[in-house]
Parts: sequence; C-alpha cells; structure tokens
Amino acid sequence: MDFKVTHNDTQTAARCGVLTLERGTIETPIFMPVGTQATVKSLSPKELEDCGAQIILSNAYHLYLRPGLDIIREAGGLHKFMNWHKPVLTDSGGYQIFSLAILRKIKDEGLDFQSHLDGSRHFLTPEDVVRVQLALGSDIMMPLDECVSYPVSFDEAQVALERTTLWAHRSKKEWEKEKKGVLFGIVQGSTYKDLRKRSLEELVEIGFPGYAIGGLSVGEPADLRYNILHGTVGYLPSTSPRYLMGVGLPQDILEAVSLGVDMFDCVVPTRYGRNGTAFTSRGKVTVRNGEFSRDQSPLDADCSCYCCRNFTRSYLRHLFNAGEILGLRLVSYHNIYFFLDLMKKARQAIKDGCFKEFKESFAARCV
RNA sequence: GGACGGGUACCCAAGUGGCUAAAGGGGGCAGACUGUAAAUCUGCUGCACACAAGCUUCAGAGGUUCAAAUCCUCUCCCGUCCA
Repeated sequence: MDFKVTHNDTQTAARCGVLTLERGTIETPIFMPVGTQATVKSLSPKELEDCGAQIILSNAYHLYLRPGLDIIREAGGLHKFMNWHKPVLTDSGGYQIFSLAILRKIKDEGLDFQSHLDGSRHFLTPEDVVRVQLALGSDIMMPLDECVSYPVSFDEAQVALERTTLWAHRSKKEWEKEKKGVLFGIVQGSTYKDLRKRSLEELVEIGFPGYAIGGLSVGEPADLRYNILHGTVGYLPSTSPRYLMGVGLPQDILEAVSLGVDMFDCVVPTRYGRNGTAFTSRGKVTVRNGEFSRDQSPLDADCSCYCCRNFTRSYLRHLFNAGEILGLRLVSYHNIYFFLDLMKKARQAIKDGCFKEFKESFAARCV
C-alpha cells in the first residue's frame, strides 16, 4: 500500500491524497459504500461503478456467519464471489459488538456471542477475525475493536480502549504471518479527549499503515463529536490515511474532511434510499411525501445520475407508495451517486483552494 | 310481493346498553434512520384547538332508558334466496 498526500488546503486541514492498493487506486477524500453482506443493498457492481465507487466496505462478522468462509473460499474469495474487483475494506465486527450488545459477552481473550441469525454460540478472538478477513481476501482489514455506546463512563471507555489496543496488537501479530492486504488501527476512547489521545498514541507505537476513528456517531451530540474529532485527527500521522468509521451525513463528512479525514463509510445513502429519503444539493427530499405527487422535476436538478436524468419525483413517489422495488433501487442509486459526486467535488475544491467556501455553501443550501 | 342478512369514520371491518370519538387492517399524512439483525421503525388520521375543556358522529326520523352504534317503531338503501 502506498499513500501520498497531493494537496493540502490552506484554510482548513482538508487534504487530497492518492491511496494505492493492489486492486486499485483511490483518490481521497473518499466515501465507501457499505456492502455488509457482500452486496451494497439493491445495487449491482456495475451500478456501483457507474456511480463512481472506487472501494466498498463489507463485513467479516456477517460473512463469517453467512454464507461462511468455506463457501467464499470455494468461490475464489470475496471479490470473485460478489463480482467486485476493486478494493474492499472489511469491517471486523467491532460495530456488531455495539449494535448486537444483548447477544454477546466481551472478554480480553475475545468475543463470546450468539448469532443474530440462528442463536448459535460462537467465540471469536482478534486473531480469528484477522484470519477471516485474510480468507475473504480483503484489501483493507479492520481489527476487532470495542465500540462503546454513548454515554459511557470514563472507566468503561478506558477498559474498552485498553482492550482495543490489546486486540490491535494481537491482530497485527496475526496479520504479519501472511502480510496480505493491509491492516488499519482503530482509535477508541469515546468522548474523552485524554483517552482518544492515549488510544492513538498506543496504536501509532504499534504502527499501522492507516488509522481509523471509531466509536463516533453513536448518539453523542454533533458539537461534542466535532470537538473529539478536532482533538484526534490532528494527532494522527499526516502521512497515513485517516478513516472516520460510520460517518455519515453529507454535512458530517464535509466537516470531517475539513479536519483532515480521508476516508468515510456509512449506511446512510443506501438505508435512506430504501426508506424513501434522497439527498440532494438542496437538502433531503422525502420522496414519499404528498407534496411530490405531481412534481415533474428530477430528485436533484443539479445531479446527472441515471435516476435524475430519467425519472421524476412524481414517478419515484408513486413507486414508493406502490411498494415497487424499483423505487428503492433508484433512490439508493441516486444517493450513492450523490455521495460519491460530493466527494469528487470536495476533492476538486481542495485542489482549487476553495474547500472552506464549498463546505459552507453546501451547508447553507441544505438548511 | 315474501323470507332472511346487512347499512359503523376515506375504504374494509370489529363492537350488540355505561370502561366508546368508537378495536383491527388498508389507505392517507408526517417523522426517524450515521463501521446495516432495517425495502425498517415511530407518530398522527371526526371537527375545533398550543393544551384542556368543548362540539358533532355509527343510513334517516322518532321513541324507551339515569345512560343508546348497541333495545323498540317507522322510513330509505344494499345483498342473497323464494314467488
């Protein structure tokens, strides 16, 4: 893996870079569509490419449970299995520790959990999780981490942080046995700046080619989130890619870009798309709402995606109201296109030295 | 002409004396969603209202009762069957 920062914004900490992986080159800042179950829900790989996707995210925890590693190995790895040949970043299942909390017990040794699919019992160590991702053929692997909810006490956040560091260490040792793909580190520490700083220092000491910030956008207020980000991003090595996990809404992303974050992923464009909300250059559009029943304009007049070039809001609303599958596909497609296009425009703005204005005018238009 | 069975809110439909402005669906209207247990979830849906009183409802009219969507009488309408 190679990462080069090519442009630094003068007014903010935003930067442009080029991340080179075996399966492709990625321009940063980048948004990675989420394809948890080896599919970005409702979209084909071709559609993703048409939207401009350079890398997508998938999930080791989910794929381990279903279809299982044997099946993916037999298929020749995750890329062949799902017919996506550009880079894939796989999440470890750390987030599932958070979201499926009732089904698991965390110990230093690893994660004791029940499958959300059939209730079967499993035990996964950080080493197991690295091996799962190696078997998948992941391009960027994430170590198992402990993502705590908000709010959480300092002591609890500290315990989770220590475990995350311990697991990062063990994950790296396991990865070094094969040295395929790359393994990032994940900064935890909840909303405590001291813990965040400690977490990233410990990770940097272990040494990773890229660093992720986890455990944000889990219910904390936005200003607190920016505060923590502000106190974290700048301390990460400027020569490594910085990845803010699970974020976010367009405004959240632009804000984080201005602080120097390079990579993002979020379920928002696809989930909102399936639930009938489109992102546009003038804010959110709830496609289902009655006001659009006779609206003959596209979702976003400034968008040149397939959906906006060919379909009206009136038609999309009808598809949602009628429960037709095409509606959710088209809006998911548009949203992915919109997010990727936003990142493209953000990169251009950074290169042109006008990112601050770009971010501010976007926020102003989206009120 | 006769015999049954029905008419409940936008639609379907429960309710057969008080706890009913009225179950449950559907439809409609809005909101939520951030490393996906989500094509999901939540709220509202007689009028008025910021709320609370309040007002008007269960085909229509009249009656019984302290109290009626619910009981009685008549009228109108719908369905099935018989002539």
